Amino acid sequence: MARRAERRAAADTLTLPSAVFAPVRSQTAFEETVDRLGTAIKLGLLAPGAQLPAERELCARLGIARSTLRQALTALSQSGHVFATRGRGGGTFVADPLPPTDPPSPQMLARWRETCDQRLAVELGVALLAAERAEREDLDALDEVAATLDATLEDFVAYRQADIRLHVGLAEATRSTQLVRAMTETQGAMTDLIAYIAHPPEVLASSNAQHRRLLAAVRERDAMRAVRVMSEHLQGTEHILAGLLPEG
Amino acid sequence: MARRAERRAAADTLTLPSAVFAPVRSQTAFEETVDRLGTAIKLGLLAPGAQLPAERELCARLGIARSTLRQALTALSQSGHVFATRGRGGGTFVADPLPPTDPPSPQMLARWRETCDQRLAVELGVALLAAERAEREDLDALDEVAATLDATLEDFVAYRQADIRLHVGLAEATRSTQLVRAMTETQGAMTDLIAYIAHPPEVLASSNAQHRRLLAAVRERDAMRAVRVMSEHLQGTEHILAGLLPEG
DNA sequence: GATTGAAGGACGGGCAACCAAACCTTTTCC
DNA sequence: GGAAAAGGTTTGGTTGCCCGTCCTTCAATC
Repeated sequence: MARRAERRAAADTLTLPSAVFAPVRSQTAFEETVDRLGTAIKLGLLAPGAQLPAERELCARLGIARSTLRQALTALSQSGHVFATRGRGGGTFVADPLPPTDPPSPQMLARWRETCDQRLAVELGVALLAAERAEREDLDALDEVAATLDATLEDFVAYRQADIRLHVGLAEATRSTQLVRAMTETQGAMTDLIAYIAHPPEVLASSNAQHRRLLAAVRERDAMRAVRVMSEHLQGTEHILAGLLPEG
Repeated sequence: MARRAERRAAADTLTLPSAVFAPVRSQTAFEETVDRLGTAIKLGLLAPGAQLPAERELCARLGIARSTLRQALTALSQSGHVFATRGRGGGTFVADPLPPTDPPSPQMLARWRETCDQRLAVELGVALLAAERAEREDLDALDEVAATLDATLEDFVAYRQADIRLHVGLAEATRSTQLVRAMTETQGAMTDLIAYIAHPPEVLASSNAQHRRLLAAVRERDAMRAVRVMSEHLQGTEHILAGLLPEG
């Protein structure tokens, strides 16, 4: 039939991005909860020893049933990230010390470049928007974090934790909850990647110098300079990874 | 007990991003499929009259059961976006003409700034990475799209469709499937926002001039210039929206 | 020292989403 | 006229998730 041929022809007028038919795999509420809480703990956003909200309150905030939340907490407790005490005045607490982080999985390593690309986008957007919207109080707090960073050049674990606070803090300064969430997500992924890489104090010092230049540019509301400094900052880590990891 | 007090104190050493305890709502596979296919159709990535892969193949590609896919196709068929013909040589086809797009929902309009922020991040990342990685063939194809744009200044619907092809095409040039997906997603959201806004030919002409400057910067591998041009390009639409929509 | 209240812990019923595997119907092509 | 290829239908089972209820523990309080 003629109409059939017409239709088939119309299909070929465009090249279709393969992403349209890519697998659709939705995480379960349980998985997402473990991921969110676990990442927050690993990133130090939930400090060791900190108390989580009560189960009955937390499940309401997360919008899930208590049994689902308990599944997640059980998983986190079995992996040693949290522990619970019963009775009045009890609760669920972040473990102290934290369990050793497990090495990055092969598929994580295989997709490291995608992770960096994702991070690049988030950080560039944050840099530009922070330059437009950050309040003075935000920046003052971030300056203090930068000072902390200079004081922890010898201790990579502590440095990395403050580093995360700085980047997440800058995202918060954009007043975009979506960007904050994206930032914590990518920082979690990045932490997995760089945990096992040596970072000599000199490298950390120059990295923090970039932080300071970044904050200065944001303070002066020079968006493009902030973006440029940020991109240089990220390329540092990316080059290190490119040298150590297989092509991805 | 003393240890209890210690623990509680430890909880307050950091300000916790509220995003950590934000609701976790996972879309169902059905919803996500409708969204993906529907967006691809609305954006013109699946051209009117185009044939979708056979159900048995498509559900395999999407990683879902056939019954779930059929739910989604039924929804899209009821909304008039696709239609199906039976028998050998039959199949599921994108409707032609497409049904009229429905006006943006109130909550969509309320979150327009978050949408723009998201888009900003994606587009800046794409601009920078495209400048690093785009091949000459990619750019030649995109130049042709820009020519199409110049030829459709009088017809906003056609212009917008080519506009999407340009932005998505640039994302494809980064070789990051994640960024392509993020780009189609945000373009879908943006389309809902700007569909009902008048775009005089002069505005479209200057917008496409920015496209050309962007492509030129990418071709010369001048990443920062590409980022700057892109940010100016986006601020154009953002200012228009800011003038027409309530504060968000 | 008894009481109480706030916390974690455990169980079962029920619903909705999803999957798997068939089988049916229509249409075209050989 | 039959084989093949497509959408359409049915059935049954599994899992994730929610909701409600009750139990257990134990610091705080009286």
